[in-house]
Amino acid sequence: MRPERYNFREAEPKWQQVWRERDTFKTQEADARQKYYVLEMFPYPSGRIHMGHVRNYTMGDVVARYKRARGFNVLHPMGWDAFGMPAENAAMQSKTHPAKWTYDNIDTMRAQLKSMGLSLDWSREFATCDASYYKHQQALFLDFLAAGLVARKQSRVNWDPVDQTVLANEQVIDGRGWRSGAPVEQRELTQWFFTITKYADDLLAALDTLDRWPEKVRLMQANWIGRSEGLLVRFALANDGKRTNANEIHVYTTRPDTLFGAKFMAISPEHPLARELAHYDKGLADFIADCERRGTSEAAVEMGEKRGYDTSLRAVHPFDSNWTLPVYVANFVLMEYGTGAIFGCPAHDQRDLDFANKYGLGNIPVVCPLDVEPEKFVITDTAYDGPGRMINSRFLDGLTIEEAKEEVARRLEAQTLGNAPQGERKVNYRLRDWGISRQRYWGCPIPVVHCDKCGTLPVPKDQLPVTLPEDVTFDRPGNPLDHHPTWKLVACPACGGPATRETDTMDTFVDSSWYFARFTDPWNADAPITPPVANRWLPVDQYIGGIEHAILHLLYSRFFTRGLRDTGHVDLAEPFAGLFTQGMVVHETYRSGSGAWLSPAEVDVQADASSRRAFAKVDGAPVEIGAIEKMSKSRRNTVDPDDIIQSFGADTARWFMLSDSPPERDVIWMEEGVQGAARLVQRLWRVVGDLKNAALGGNGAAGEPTEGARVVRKASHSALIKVEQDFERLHFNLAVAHIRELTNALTDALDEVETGDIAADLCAAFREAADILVQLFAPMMPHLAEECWADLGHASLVAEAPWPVADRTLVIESMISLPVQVNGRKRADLVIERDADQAAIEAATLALDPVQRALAGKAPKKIIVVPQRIVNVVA
RNA sequence: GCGGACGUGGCGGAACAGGUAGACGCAAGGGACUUAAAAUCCCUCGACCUUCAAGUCGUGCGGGUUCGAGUCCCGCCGUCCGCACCA
Repeated sequence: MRPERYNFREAEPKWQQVWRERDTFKTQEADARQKYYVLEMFPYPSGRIHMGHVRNYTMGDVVARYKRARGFNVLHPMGWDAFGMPAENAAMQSKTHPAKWTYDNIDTMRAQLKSMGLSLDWSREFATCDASYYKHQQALFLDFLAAGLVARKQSRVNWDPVDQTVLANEQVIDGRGWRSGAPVEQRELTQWFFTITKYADDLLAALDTLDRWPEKVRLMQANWIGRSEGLLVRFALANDGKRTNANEIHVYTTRPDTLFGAKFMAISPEHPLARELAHYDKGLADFIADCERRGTSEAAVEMGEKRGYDTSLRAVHPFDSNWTLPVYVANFVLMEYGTGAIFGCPAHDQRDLDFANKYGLGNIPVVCPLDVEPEKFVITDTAYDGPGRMINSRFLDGLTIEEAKEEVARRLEAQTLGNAPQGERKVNYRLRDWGISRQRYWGCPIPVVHCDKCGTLPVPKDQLPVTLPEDVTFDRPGNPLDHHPTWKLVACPACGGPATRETDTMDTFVDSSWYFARFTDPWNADAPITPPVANRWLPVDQYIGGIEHAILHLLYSRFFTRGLRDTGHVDLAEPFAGLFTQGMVVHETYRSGSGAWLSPAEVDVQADASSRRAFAKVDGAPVEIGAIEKMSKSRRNTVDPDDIIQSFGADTARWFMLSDSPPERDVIWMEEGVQGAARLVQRLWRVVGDLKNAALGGNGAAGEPTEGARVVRKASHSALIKVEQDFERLHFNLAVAHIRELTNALTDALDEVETGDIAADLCAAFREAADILVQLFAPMMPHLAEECWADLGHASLVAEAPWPVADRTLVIESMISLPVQVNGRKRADLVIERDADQAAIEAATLALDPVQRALAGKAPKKIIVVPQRIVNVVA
């Protein structure tokens, strides 16, 4: 007996169990069908899943289920990005061991994900904190080390004072740690780096091949890599060498054309020459100290005033030995970029102009706009950086900027200073090497040993994994591995003498830089990756995750995959062929009269024709409705996925997640919207039942084809065509709309018939429509779909059913309706034979009343007929 | 400052490649069924004018191209995002 209402509380666990028992989503290696690898960015096990996870994994699941139906051998795995600071914070606060905290969270979140009915192959699950995972990561590190992709070097690094660890440049957002939010300090430390800069050019160039990535992400990566072409110029110092051993300053410039506009030289306060001079010059030492005190982050934020200190050194102009330039130490010159030294051309660089004006250095315009007379071209407060012709530049005069750049490069390459060319063309990058050392416990230990005699040595592979000690304490700041009494004491692998382990652990972004490859064969105990298997599955065909990883994780993974290729683990460079970045889940915020944030569960919202008001559930007091913001604990505008699934079911939650906004944009979570989705679940259940009954209620006589059957079949198949296209393009919101359109059309068709007296072909059309409808929504609402599918009498699962084949001939009408415009304004619809010729269409158009009215007796000048589209009468 | 995206009803959003603007939904208003509620169903829903029929205006603003512009071009305004003293 078919119940009137669909009971998700019974159906959802039931079908989840059926899928599990039948291993429906377990990927078989021995499967000749074309592969399709769909992956969502795996979660950090923070405690409970949030709505962002629901959105992310629902999208991936729709793709996985759709592709499975389309006949692909789909790989859709799940795991845990399980190392990281929060576990240590929890350990410090609640005396729980990070491992226990993490694995408990994983258990909770796994159960939550399972309640969503995701079509995942759980047999491949792993956590990056499993020794069986990080063991292989250590092996990869050693391979990278051997291949020259790892460097240990001293440098200025970003130090997060809250998390007590170093951060990579990519992990500093607006001068603050990406996780702690604390202002980052600079420290000089010896650290491990992946030499990502070795691939800078390739990482940039290959962005062009990623045609299934969002343009925005490719652009962000290109900007981050920051390639520029310029000239390295060596300036001789004119001094007698009394105060310094240096006799040259090296400058990187992208504007060698402006060399005759030079008015000064400036070096960074961190420049070795500045440091050296400071030994003899108290004023300079104070100046440098002052620059340091103000710090990079503060300076970056307030765009501080440009300040300099005249060293009284002079640098010789490369094209005129009698022309010398003052050498300043200036706070706006960055040691990290280029050579840490510049020549200042005030006329054509705003920063240089500000500086020159402040210190009275003057300026020489050397590029004159084409519409200005050179004699009248004067620069005062605004530098000119547009196009023009060279002036005041001796042999460059009259040339374009590009010609002048080339001429200067050519001459300086030919000219020598000392024994070497004075100029050298150079490509420069903004990208810097990826610092992976973290002074934390809960991460993958870096498998090296420091020996006083033998230096820094890799741990032999047969001694892997270097496991984390379990008996650690978190009672004081700093790295618990450092504090451990015995863990770091080890025999040197070379001489056998006393040595110490490296106590830094790897950045957790290393863990997530190859997990997608491990998923292809997570059972291999001997090697991180099984090349033939990985090469068969990779690249990931569709990767889905948040835009916040546009640079971080996605750039690191692209680098790491190149490293894997160059160390023989895989055959490809680009791990993700298709990338989709989904928007956030946002929600209204609510504040009580006292200014306290209220959660959506504590508020009643009422609306009438003109306004929307909220009241506190507890006392009915009015509540202010605030801005719509990203769900966050601090604003209390979160909704718990468990509650939603409990109250409405997983299918409803999944459907609403996909229905309201385009997937790349933020979606506003609204109680009313969820109700609407829940209503649809019941409506679909009813409609499928009605279609089934109507199909059984025929009058039995096979006769002439009926118009009703034609209409129903057309609706089903055109919906099928549209939804197919929507899924292919990940336009889930449109798929939702098109499924609802079909539902409306089928409801209308059912309203027009009397059960028991339905033509045989219409019965068949209803029966077919029921199957198609269920299959269309199955990827989004899989439990309801299975329930309907079984109710329709199928013995198999809809999750295993092949996608229906659309009959495109059904969509073509013999009569079509053309919109008719007069002077571009729509006046009428013309219903005419599909293949009517121009003359027939023109005649029929002019015969229409609204057209006659609009023409008001005038003769039309021209009639434009766009076949199958539109008619426009020009009066 | 540089780079990019976007701007459509009360709201979220449709409109493939210049061709019927507002699909689909949410909210709202009116009605049916019911003792009542829930559930369900029907009608209205860009603005103006209007009994109807019809008409006028309308995709941030101002121009332009075109038979025809939400879509293309030029110039503004606004919002959001990324980078930010990058030589």
